[in-house]
Amino acid sequence: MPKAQPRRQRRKEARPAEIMAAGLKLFSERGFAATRLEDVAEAAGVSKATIYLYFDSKAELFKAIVRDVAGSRIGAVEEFIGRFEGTTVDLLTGLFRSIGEVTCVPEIRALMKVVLSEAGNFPDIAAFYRDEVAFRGLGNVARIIERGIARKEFRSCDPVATAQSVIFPIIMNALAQEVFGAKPEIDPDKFLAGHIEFILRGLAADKEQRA
Amino acid sequence: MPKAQPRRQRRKEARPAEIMAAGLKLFSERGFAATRLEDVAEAAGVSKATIYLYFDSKAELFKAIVRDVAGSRIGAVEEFIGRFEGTTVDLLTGLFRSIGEVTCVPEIRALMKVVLSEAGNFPDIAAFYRDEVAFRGLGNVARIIERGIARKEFRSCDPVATAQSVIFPIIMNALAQEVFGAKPEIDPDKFLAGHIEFILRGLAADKEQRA
DNA sequence: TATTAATAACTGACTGGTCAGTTATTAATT
DNA sequence: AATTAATAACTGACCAGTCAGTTATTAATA
Repeated sequence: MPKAQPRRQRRKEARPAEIMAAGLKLFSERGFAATRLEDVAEAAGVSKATIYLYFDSKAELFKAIVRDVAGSRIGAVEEFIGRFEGTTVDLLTGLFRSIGEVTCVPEIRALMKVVLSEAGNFPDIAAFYRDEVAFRGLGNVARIIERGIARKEFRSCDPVATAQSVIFPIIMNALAQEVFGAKPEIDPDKFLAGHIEFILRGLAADKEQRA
Repeated sequence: MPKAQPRRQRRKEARPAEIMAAGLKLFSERGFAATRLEDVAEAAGVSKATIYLYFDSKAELFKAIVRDVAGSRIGAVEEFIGRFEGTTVDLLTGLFRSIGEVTCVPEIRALMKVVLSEAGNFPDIAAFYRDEVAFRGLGNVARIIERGIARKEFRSCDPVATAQSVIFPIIMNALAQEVFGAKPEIDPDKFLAGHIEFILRGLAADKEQRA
C-alpha cells in the first residue's frame, strides 16, 4: 500500500497554476458570476482561503487566467508569418489552418465566449483582450493582405476592412459551435475549406481588367 | 399644480411591456446575473413584487424578453425576400442593408451578446434562439444563394457553408463593436460596403471557365 | 543526529452583504 | 362590499472575502 498522502501539502510553486487551471475550466463552463470560488478551490484540491494567498480577488484570478491563455499563442503565429517566404495564398491558407486549430481547443473557445460576456464588467480585461488579441490578430491578417496586394497576388482593397471579412467567419463559427453546440448540417472542416476558397476568390487579382 | 398622480396605479395591460422594456435595457447593459430585479422594478416604475404578478421568475422574465425581441423582426425580412423579383445581387445587397440596420439597434445588438453569454445557463433560450433566429436567418441567406446559383448569377457552391462566410462578418462586426466599443480605424458603413463587394466577388459566376 | 524554534503554507469556520422570491397588507376598481 | 392590482416588509440561501488557528518545512541549536 502506497504511503497515504499527508492531508496537507505545501507546494507553493504549483498552486497558482493549478488554481488557474481549475478556474479556467469552471469559468469557461459556467461564466464568471455563476462560478463559486469554493468550487474552484475544490477542483484545484485546495481550500478557498488558499486562493486568496495567491490572488487578491475573484476578479483578479479571472484576469490572470485570461492574460495567461490569451497571451500564450499569438507570438508563435506572428513568428510564423514573419518567416514565411512562399506565396501569400499559401501563407493565408497556413494561417487559417492554424487559427482553425486554435479555435478547436475547448478552453480557448470557451474563454473567448467568457471574455465577450464579461467585457462590460471588466473594462481592463476588455481593453487587454482588444489590444493584445483582437486588434493584434486582425492587424496580422491585414498585413498579410497588404503583402498580397503589394505582390500583385490580390486585388487592391482596404486591408483592415477586408481582414474582417476574411477572419470573422472563422471566429464566429467557433463561437456559434461553442454556444449552440455542433451544427449537424455542416462540419467545421468542410466549412473551413469552403471559406478559404471563397475568400481567395474575393481577394483574387483581376486577371482581365479594363485599364 | 397638476393633480398629483395617485401613488398607486392599476394598469394591468401596460405593466408587462413596461417591465420587459426595463428588463431589456438592464439585462443588455449588465448581463443576466448582474442585473438586480429591484433595479428592473424601479426602472419600470413598479415594485419588485409586481414583477412576480406577471412573470414567474427572473429567468422567465429574461426568456420572455428574448422571445419578444428576437421574434419580432425576422418575419418581415422573410416576407421581403419572398416578394423580391430583381437580381439576386440586388436582393442580397438589400438584405445586407437591412441586417446592417438591425445590428445597429443598440438593444438588439446588446441582446445578442447577452444571449451568447447566457446560452449555457439557459438551454431552452439557446435552443429557441438557435432555431428561431440563428439557423433561420442562416437558412434564409442560404436560400438566397441557392436562388443565385439556380439563376446562374452565382457560381456553384455549398449554400449553407457559404452563407456563413457571407453573414458572419456582419454579425461579428456588430458583436465586436458592442463588446469593445467602436473601432476608430474603421467605420461600420465603410466596412459593410467593402464586405458586400468582397462577397459578391467570392460568389460571382465564373465568366470564362474551362469546360 | 535529535530537539526545538521560527516561519510560511494552508485551512475550517465565520461574517456581512446581497438578492431572488414570499407574505401580509393596502388601496384602486367594480 | 368584493375583487384584485400593487406594494412594503420580510425571509432564507448563497457566497466573496476574512481570520484565528493548524500543520509542514526549514534552520538553528544542542
